Amino acid sequence: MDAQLLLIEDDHEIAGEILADLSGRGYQLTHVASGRKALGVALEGSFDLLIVDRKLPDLDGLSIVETLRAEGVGVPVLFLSALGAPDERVRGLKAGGDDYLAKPFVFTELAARVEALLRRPSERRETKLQVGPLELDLIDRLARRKSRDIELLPREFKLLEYLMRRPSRVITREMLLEDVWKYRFLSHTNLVDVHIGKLRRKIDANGEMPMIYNVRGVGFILRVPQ
Amino acid sequence: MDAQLLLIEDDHEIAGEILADLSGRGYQLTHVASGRKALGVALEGSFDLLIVDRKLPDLDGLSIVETLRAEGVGVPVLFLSALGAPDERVRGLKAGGDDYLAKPFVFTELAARVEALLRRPSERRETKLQVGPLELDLIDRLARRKSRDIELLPREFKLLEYLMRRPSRVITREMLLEDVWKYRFLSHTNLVDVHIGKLRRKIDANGEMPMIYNVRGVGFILRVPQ
DNA sequence: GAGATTGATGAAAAATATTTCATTCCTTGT
DNA sequence: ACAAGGAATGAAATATTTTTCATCAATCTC
Repeated sequence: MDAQLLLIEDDHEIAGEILADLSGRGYQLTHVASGRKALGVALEGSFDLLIVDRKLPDLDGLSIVETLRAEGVGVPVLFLSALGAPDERVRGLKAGGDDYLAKPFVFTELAARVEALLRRPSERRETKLQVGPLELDLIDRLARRKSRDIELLPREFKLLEYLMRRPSRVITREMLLEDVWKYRFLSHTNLVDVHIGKLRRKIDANGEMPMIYNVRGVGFILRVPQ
Repeated sequence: MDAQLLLIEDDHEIAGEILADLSGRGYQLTHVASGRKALGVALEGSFDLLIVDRKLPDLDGLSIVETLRAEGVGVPVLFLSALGAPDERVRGLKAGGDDYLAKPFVFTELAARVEALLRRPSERRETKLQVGPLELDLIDRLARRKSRDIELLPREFKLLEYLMRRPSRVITREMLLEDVWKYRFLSHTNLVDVHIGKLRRKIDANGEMPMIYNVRGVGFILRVPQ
């Protein structure tokens, strides 16, 4: 099993109980109590499921998930909330949540929900990546920007996939050569630059905002324009 | 939109309300009041979502879904129930349900759940094809026969995908040239034969049973060996 | 069973895709 | 403003994939 869960919950008593119960069931838990910190942790690490309290002292749980979704993070989210009103649930689902559990709850129910949400990704593997206006269709093997289809050569596709799985992060040429090209010994080459150039010409048509930025002396970064 | 929903609910008053509300939101509804009948209808038709009452006069909602799942029917299921106890929800999810809504509920919540569940299938597009011992991983772009990974060139991949989507059916060279190669005018060529040959050498290793058969004068057929 | 037709296959030719290289264009620091 | 180093790019060289072609093997017809 050993799935990675991120618990975002400010109430330390409840957090402690959840941690104890789910750890006991074999999950790897990380706990963050502040909304802002959570966003960073969620963007950095690679979690299989987020358990998010709706009400947090600084950044609201809803906003966290909306932000993550906008960044292209598709990890399943289970909201926890003392607000049990139907309308609240609807808001949670609309914000990009996958499930909603009202407090108080019994642990068997939490565990069942967690199990159900974790089961999904393997059944329903992601077939699409999204970063802002840019989509990558993993099955049709093409990119799409605002309904404009973009055909990619194999290497361009792999390169873009790599970048889109790590949006808003600086990616060095070395990382790309090792991971996309599988080069074990890094020779002096501008392979990456050439392909980044080709990609740019394809994904930023005519007057569109560029999405791949250079970080001088370091590498490249794929971000939503602005 | 025009998604096909099957409502399995014995209480005609509630059923009428749901029918009215969801039809108004643009869904195509079919309603069945008996559990046994529901099973038949669900197995026959092709629905995008089942809304199932937990408590039915004859066959229980839980049993219906368990039976469907056992039959390999993977359609999303939303349980409705007057039984709101957490433990009941857990039972519903364990039986293969995807969501659980306690009665009474407001229609906006029902609609949001329906929308969320319907959104999934498009996200969860099929990522794997299988014909007997042969698997085609649409995302990793490789075939697998009994855990042996088989790398395919782009054209080979498209050709095998086409065949695997039409197993046990005779496929003519003309169909392949038109659909896989997108040739509008069919010239005299043995392109198909060459690529069938390459595929065969890859998918039938050493002593394995061949899976691609020639139908003299007609074309080819992909079948499970024996 | 001989001749004709259809299918299989190795290797050459053609088309595509990837990589290298030389040059030009920017950015940054002095 | 200038020099130096990093980044972008067009075009040539290389490698890979696809297609064609020639030949051989298998199957069917009479």
